[in-house]
Amino acid sequence: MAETLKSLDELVSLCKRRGFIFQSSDIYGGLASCYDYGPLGVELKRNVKNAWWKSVVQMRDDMVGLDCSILMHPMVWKSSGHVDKFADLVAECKKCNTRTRVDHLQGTEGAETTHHSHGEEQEHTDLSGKVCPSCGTTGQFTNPMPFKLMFETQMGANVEDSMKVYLRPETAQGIFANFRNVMDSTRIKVPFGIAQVGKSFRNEVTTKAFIFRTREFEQMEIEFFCQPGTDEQWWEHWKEQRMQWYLDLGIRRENLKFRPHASDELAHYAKACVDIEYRFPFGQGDWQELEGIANRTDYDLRQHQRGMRSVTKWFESGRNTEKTSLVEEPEDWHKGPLSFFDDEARERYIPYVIEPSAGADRGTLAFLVDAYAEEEVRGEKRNVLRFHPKLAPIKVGVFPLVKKEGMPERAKAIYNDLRGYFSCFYDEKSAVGRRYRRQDEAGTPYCVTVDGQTAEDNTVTLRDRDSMEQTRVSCDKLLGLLREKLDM
RNA sequence: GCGGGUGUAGCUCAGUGGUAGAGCGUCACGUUGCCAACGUGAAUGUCGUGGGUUCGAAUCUCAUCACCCGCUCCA
Repeated sequence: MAETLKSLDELVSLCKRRGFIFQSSDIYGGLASCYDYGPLGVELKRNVKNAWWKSVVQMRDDMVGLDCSILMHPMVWKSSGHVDKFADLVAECKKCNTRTRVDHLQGTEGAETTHHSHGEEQEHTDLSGKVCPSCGTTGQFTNPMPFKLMFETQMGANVEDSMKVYLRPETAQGIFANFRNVMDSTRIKVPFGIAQVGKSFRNEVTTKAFIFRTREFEQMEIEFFCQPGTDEQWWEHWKEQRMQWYLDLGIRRENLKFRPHASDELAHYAKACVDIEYRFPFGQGDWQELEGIANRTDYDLRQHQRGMRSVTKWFESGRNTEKTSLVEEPEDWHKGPLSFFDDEARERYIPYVIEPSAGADRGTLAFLVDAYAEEEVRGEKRNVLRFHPKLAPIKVGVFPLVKKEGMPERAKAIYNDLRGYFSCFYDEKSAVGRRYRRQDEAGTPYCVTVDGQTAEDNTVTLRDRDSMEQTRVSCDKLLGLLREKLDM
């Protein structure tokens, strides 16, 4: 009987052995939390991203795509709240060496809360009355130290002129910053959404479990703009759509679930949020987030309207983003530059935003984990990755049964024909059974084998990865049949 | 960041102070006629990295890096 994955180690080993995923900078001993996608991995991950794009952009009338730069104007991150919220102060308890965010510490006397402000004076906050949530000791803290969750770099080669900029911690803000541009250039109308795939960077406190939580990661994000009041129904719509996407690509239903966020868990901008979780085989079979679907309300667009009007202040502060504060929102904010005039409703408003935000690396890992199976065939162990054909790095393996009697030539001709339509792999080395098993471990759904009979009647065998059954197929019908089976 | 564990060939691992090994995989040749076949041969090691102890270190020791498990953290 087929067995699924018990620990991540087996998968990590397979990923390295077969060229899916390598540790970054491996020859230098590795760099924490960074991973590289090898020849098979890059195909798999690209297939995941392409399947997402097809589902949310290509097949929909109400979606368009975008690809923003990773570096943006620093004020983008002031407006979004990341400059403040992503620079928390942390203090370490000298007793138990546990680090805790200063604004999470509770005092013994009174509940005087430390407010978010990030001047140097913060670092001398009196923590003598605070209690360590870990060991209960009072007042044994180090001085608060800033914990920068955004990656910083500088723009400009000349030190004098260079400016501090951030690597984006989410792709979402690039979408909000381009809301106007997309509206003005596409004739699209609310309700509509913008999709983007791209790298983001966060200095996570702890990284975790292979490519699950890394500091450099790739997101697949949608910001869907809708009329206030319709947001809840669109949130439901995307919940269902996104769950169905994972199911359609072959993830087992019992390994997927929704997890609604409790109200005290919601981000400052969110009205509602639900995670799509997958049961990963790390921890104790832990459920972990693949994607979050949040109702961001009109928070972001309103904040950017404030930010747009604060640029002069920023310049006057000497381009010091942390010391710039946003101007107040005017009375008529709903008519601002990022508002939308709804012809049908005859009103102007700031759209509400539903954000389905998925991790491309997490998704790829989930597809790998869910596809993994070990089974016994004739007393031998068979490792197979049962990828959905759309995700399989290689769609078709093409072999000559043996390396003689013109079989390699015929097989190569078929290979050269098929590779124009989908990624194929030609192999003539060692016994054919071994070649089948090699393709099983790469997750290749079909293998085509040229044999002695091919020369007589122009037929080949088509072997199915999952059933291991073979059928004879005429070469003339091969391409059509494969396109049908692979749905490509 | 804390505690525990691990690090030796591409992978899995043996080797506990004295000449670096096995299985699998890879490659070549032969054989082979549909599911990890067989024979012969071959290649592949900064023993994670750097210091120390020692006549001699994969082995002892210190530091460091990376990974795993558990805390902690996770707008």
